[in-house]
Amino acid sequence: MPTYNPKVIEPRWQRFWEERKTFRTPDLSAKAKYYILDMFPYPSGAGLHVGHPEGYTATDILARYRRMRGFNVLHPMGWDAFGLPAEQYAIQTGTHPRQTTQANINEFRRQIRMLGFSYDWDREVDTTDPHYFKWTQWIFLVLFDTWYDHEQKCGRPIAELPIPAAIESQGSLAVQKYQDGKRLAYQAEVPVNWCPELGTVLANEEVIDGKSERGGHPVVRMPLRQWLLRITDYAERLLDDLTLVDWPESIKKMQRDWIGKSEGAEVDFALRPDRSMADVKLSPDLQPVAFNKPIRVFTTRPDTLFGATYMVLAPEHPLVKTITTPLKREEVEAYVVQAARKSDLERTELAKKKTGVFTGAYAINPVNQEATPIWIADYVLASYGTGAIMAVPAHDERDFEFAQQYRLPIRPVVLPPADWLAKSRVCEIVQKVGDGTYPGNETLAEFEATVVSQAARVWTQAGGDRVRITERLYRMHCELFADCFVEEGIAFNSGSFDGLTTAEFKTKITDWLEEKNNGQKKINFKLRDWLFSRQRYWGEPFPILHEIDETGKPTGAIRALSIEELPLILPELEDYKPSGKPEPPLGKASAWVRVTRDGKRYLRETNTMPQWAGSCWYYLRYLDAKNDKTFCDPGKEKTWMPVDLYVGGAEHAVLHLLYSRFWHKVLFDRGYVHFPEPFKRLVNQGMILGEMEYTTYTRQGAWISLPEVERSGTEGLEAVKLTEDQVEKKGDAIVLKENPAIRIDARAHKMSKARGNVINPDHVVDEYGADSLRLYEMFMGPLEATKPWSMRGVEGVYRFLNRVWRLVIDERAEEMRLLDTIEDVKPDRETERLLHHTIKRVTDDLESMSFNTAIAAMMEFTNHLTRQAVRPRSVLRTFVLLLSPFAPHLAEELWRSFENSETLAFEAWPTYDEALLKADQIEVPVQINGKLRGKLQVRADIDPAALEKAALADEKIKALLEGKTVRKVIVVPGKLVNIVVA
RNA sequence: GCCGAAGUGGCGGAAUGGCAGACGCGCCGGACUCAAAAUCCGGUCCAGGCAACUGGGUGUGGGUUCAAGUCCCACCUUCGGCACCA
Repeated sequence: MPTYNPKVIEPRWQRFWEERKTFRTPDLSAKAKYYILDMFPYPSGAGLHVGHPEGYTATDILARYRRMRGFNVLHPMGWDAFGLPAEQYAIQTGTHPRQTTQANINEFRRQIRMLGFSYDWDREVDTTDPHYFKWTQWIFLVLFDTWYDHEQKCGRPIAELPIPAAIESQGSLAVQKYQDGKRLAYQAEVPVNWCPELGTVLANEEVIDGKSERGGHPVVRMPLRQWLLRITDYAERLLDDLTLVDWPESIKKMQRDWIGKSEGAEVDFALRPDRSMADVKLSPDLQPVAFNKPIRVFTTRPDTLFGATYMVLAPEHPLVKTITTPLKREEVEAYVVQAARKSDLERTELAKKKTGVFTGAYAINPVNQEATPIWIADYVLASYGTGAIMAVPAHDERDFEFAQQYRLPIRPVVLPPADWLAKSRVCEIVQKVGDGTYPGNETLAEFEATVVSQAARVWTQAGGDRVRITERLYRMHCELFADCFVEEGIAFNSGSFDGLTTAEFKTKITDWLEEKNNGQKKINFKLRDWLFSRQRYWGEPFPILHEIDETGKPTGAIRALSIEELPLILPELEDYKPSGKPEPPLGKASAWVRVTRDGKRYLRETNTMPQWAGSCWYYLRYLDAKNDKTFCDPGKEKTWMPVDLYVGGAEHAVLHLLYSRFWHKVLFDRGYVHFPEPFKRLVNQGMILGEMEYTTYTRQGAWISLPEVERSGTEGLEAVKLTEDQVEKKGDAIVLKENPAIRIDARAHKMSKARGNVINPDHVVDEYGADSLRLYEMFMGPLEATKPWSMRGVEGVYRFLNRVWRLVIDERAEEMRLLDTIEDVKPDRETERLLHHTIKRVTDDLESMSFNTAIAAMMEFTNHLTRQAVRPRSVLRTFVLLLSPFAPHLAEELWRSFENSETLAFEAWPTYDEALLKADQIEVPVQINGKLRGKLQVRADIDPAALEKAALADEKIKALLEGKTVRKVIVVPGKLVNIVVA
């Protein structure tokens, strides 16, 4: 019985494609190129997850579709295989990460192949393969060999870096150090979260309350020598070139925000020497301070300089120690220590209330020579700008909050526009006072009383105009306004600058500062240089040597390996256990670490690269995956780049995509790639959640309704899972059927092992086949949306595929053969019209990546065909081609049953005839005042005048129009008639 | 707190400003069967009515328009991202 059996036909076609290399992509082709790329997976031990095939299916459908449209399609797959889990497994079991990784890759490859994707497997890459990471190391050397020329806005070879004469004269070591300081890959001491217990450095988000997220071990912040990449040099271009790519606006915005460009000025505040000097004299143990060194602040609002009432330094600011007066020393030091103990997260997220300490020192505001008290507070970050700010509490939320906390003066210098003033609570009170509707004094709060009495004083001066009264109150008592005004306005209290708009003021004051040598224009970025080294084993080793002297001490000189020495392969280790010291495990490979070159002794760099490294450039290696001479042949690069469509999860919106773009730009500057951006178009697939879950809670067997659970938490409650038919919808709440007073929680959750709601693709394929899995993943909803899984939905598309099968194949026959109802006849008018309509819908939907509606269109057409007694062969042939990108195994099987060709993969995509799309007769709705009142059967080509006449002549409409005046008739040809009556 | 996306039947979701709910799931009824499964046919937004039909309906409240799920304003909820960046 030739029933639809995916278990038989799917492996058969997969074998066919593999053996014939159906999807091998030629590098040379007369066809137009199309590079369609998936974000390659990290092959975890858990195996494929149904989230992976979502994007892979979408790209595969498009790849197959493009091939049929005559494109030379590049569609590759590979493995992002370095990573921590394999290493942790090695620590526990002693199994080499390579083994674990290989096993995981094999499993992932098996699972991906079982889904019938049309990848060119000859191009497979694996980031842990020395043939691959040789070139990752090589790109690192390119970064190492590049400095950024800010004048030409271009990365250039280090040999072209101009060396100042003063350096030159100090000899070659000085020159080398100067160059090292300019390279895109450089070393620096940076504070990291070190967890001795786990023997590793942790990312900020892995540290909670100063303890490791896993295990709760103490974490210390300590400076460590690290490799960094100077991505900040490229900040401006990473920002600007976003205009060159077709990405979702939301992702572009996230990247822009991450880069965080802000324009403003740096301003120097001189220290006031007087009182502190006196203090210094009083305590002989203290060294006198260099008071000629000013405090430099960064501000985006130099126009508010006259409103600066205090200054704040970050606790880590280098001047804190020197400026603090002896009287304040103890308090300040305690605060600094306390701040240092807090992790970055604690300092931001948890610190709702601002804290700070006065240093006792004052600085001089350059615009008005006012003495300004200097505080330290951890709401100012050492890592941004200059680590110091001028505080303008009247026009900055944070300063406003801090000033209120410590009762510091608030001086307004920017007058808000009238509408802002009019919306304020103060204006409301003024209004009431004016209207005489304000209640008696006894009910007034202190603030209201102040407003009322102050308003009275300026009432006549302002001519009774309420907004002007409010304005006067703002000038005198801006602290009465609950909201701090942070937008642009007109300057006042600002000496000769009064009356200027914010924009004018900024330009003028910046010029003035520059003239007086007190500051200059400055652009700052939030983006930090990229911390590129990890103290791990399972990563790419750095191709770098550190020179040591006779005593074994580093001289500070570093040397890059030559390309002939690449790849630098990881040494074998006995054990991968952490040493308890912040030293990378590679340090244990003593024979590997010690190297002699040209009579000099070196130690190898023992840090390894982060997981991002391999994924930063894999899309280039696919173009020339087996080349041992270069990372990618320039001709091939020119042929294929940029990537036409890149599909992957939104979790990579910032880091991966930003890092890749950065590397690509460096390669571009150095002439290795021809286009400044790697990914022309980007689409993010949404997350797939687990099946819908209905949960209620009980306490000692008694149901607890959801609102109560939300109020008091789940402490002491027992969660009970319910089935779909135990619950029902009541209003907009889901309640328990047996007790509708109990509201329950109904939602789909993220799939996770812990929750036990993970769907395994193997099981789905085993039960329904790969075509059903593919089709269901696409039918669930829009690609970009987050959507819950439903096994019943899989069954639905499985039934559809069965229906398609039975449309063609005679299930009652002994052999595979076509149904007798399939004949070589011309389709009837309606079938032909529907076929062309379906071709149009599927084609349009593929172009817009609306896979769900394309499938719906094919289902509709199938439903039509099922009802037909005779099925023209030509129609089925075309339909199978339409279906083939979605359900390729089934389509190939059916294709073979009525065509001689071996595969349909390169058949021409069906086209439609516009003329055949139109029906002869159409139904046109007739509305009266926008309400549907009747329907008209008319010829499709009816002209508007005739349509209007027909509508007015309709019996039903005529009856409804009885005694009414027709004001207007709107006729939308072929669409509707709307009669407007009085 | 800020930014972004989204709120449509019992569920997933469709609808260039023009008939809301395509398609699928589920459910109800029927055919086939000794029976069941599978399959096929019909029905299925809500309320009223035997029915033809009538009224209401796209998170809430306003507005624009001959016409609003769609456009504008305000708000509510959910999800995702960011987190004192001066």
